[in-house]
Amino acid sequence: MGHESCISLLYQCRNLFHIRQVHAHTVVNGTFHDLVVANKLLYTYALHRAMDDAHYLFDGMTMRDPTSCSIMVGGFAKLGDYASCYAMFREVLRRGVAPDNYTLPAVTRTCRDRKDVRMGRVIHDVGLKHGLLLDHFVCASLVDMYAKCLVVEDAQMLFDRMLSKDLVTWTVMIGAYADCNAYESLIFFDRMMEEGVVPDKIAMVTVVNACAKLGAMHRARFVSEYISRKGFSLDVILGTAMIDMYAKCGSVECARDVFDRMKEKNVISWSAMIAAYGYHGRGKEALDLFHMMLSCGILPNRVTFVSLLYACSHAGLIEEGLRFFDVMWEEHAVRPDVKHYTCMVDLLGRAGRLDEALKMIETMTVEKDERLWSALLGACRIHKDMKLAEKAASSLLELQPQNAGHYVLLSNIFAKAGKWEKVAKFRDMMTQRKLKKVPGWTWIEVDNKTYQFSVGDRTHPQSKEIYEMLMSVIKKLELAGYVPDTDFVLHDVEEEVKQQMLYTHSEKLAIAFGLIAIPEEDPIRISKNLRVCGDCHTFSKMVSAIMRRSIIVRDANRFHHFSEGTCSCGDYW
DNA sequence: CGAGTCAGTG
Repeated sequence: MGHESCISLLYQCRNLFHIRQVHAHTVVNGTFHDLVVANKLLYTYALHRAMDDAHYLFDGMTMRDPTSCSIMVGGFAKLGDYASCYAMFREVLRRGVAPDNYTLPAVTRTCRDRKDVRMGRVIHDVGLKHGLLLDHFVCASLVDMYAKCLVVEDAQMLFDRMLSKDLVTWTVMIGAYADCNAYESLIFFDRMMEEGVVPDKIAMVTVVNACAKLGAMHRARFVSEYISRKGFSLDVILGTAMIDMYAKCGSVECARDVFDRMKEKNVISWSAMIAAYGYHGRGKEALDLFHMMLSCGILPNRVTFVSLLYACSHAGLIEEGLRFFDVMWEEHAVRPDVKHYTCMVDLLGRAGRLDEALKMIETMTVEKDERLWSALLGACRIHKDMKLAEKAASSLLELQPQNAGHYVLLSNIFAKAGKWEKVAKFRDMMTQRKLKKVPGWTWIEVDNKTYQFSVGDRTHPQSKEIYEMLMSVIKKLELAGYVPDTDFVLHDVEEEVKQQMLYTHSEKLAIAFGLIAIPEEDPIRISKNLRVCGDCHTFSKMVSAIMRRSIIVRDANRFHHFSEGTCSCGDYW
């Protein structure tokens, strides 16, 4: 049996037993000492995830080349055996075997999976020393590693230096920006198209994801149009991504349309649609869909129940939520985790059943996180329970002392109750800990362009008209009884100045611009990076009534549909 | 003899 026949036998191996048989053969007839044969054996073991066998073989090999090492490193990486992967790589370096353009991507993969940017930089360095950074795959894998570790600047730097940028690497970059700056991500997509790189389905899924993150409806429509024009089939992954995109761009109807058109749906698709109904405040539809899902024989998982309980809580379906919480473990074998408890605290809290919410927190056995305490705090804010709020606050700040948003929320809550000494305390803590309020931004799309506003913004070319419109709207609102709620302004300034700042919150500016620039029959769609402030919420409700406009706001947590003076969130958010 | 990119929650 020569090399060729050994290798062709290895191609035909269907299970571990076969490989071991061929292995034994090669030992008997001596072809085992042929590096090509040995490597193919190694590779076949790795392919069948039999890294123990591979390791045994590797240890017994009299000769090894960089390929043998790459197969080992890559095999452990794919198996998720991080320690062995790193150990093997270190051994390669120690023995003086020069890593090649296949070894580095193999170990970089592990750095990516573990988000181990420190080791990633070591690999980067090794690549530099061995002159491997010019290799396309080495570079591409490092870009991917930096991207997944959220070190976008470094990913970008390497990407810029790549001689040829292929579709996969463009996709990695688009995906990286989707996670940290969705706006930039779509600009990347545009650049890719301009350079004549034709996207495939995976690239489109990534772009769809970026649209979802940005919440930009005109981009969503453009991207869907492109997808259907190019004839991409609506498979589970693309379809699910599109459900999410439309829902997060503010249209549950479009999301549902995609959902209905999908031939194959899995638990992720169903959960995405249930979640969509949830954050749009359409609890009943979420429940209906859940029951339809069960009758289709799809098994709900943890995420499904988070989405479902969240839907109940945002629609005020208290009893239904409590029942689902009970049956999720008893009937569906899904054990409640901290996210489910958070939904329940939110649900009970909304109903004013703060004692039960607290009891649930006290008796739960899973580890508590900051979101759980935030949910309790939110309930305290609505029902003005300052005693419980202090308890929630101390747990919250213990868990996340560096999160500026918590201090702002706490100051707002205590300001609302007139507890000024507490407000001062939280503000002092913020200053002491050198924490800065995250600046609030609001986006609005007009004529396929995105405009961004910050508080008191005057950078918009039509700034003058926007402020005139805002002032005239405020006058109308005041005649109808609108009183600005200055408790939401956390600044040490005179009442009049406070009011001025409140009047120019980014959200109000965006709405004013929407009133000027968006046709009356269309809704005004805006997105925010923070939660809606109480005064802007009141303002939006009144504008929807007095100006007879529908306003759809996506905030950091959920959607608010303002129409005829009411909001879909029922004033609880 | 071997390599990289995609979907749902809080």
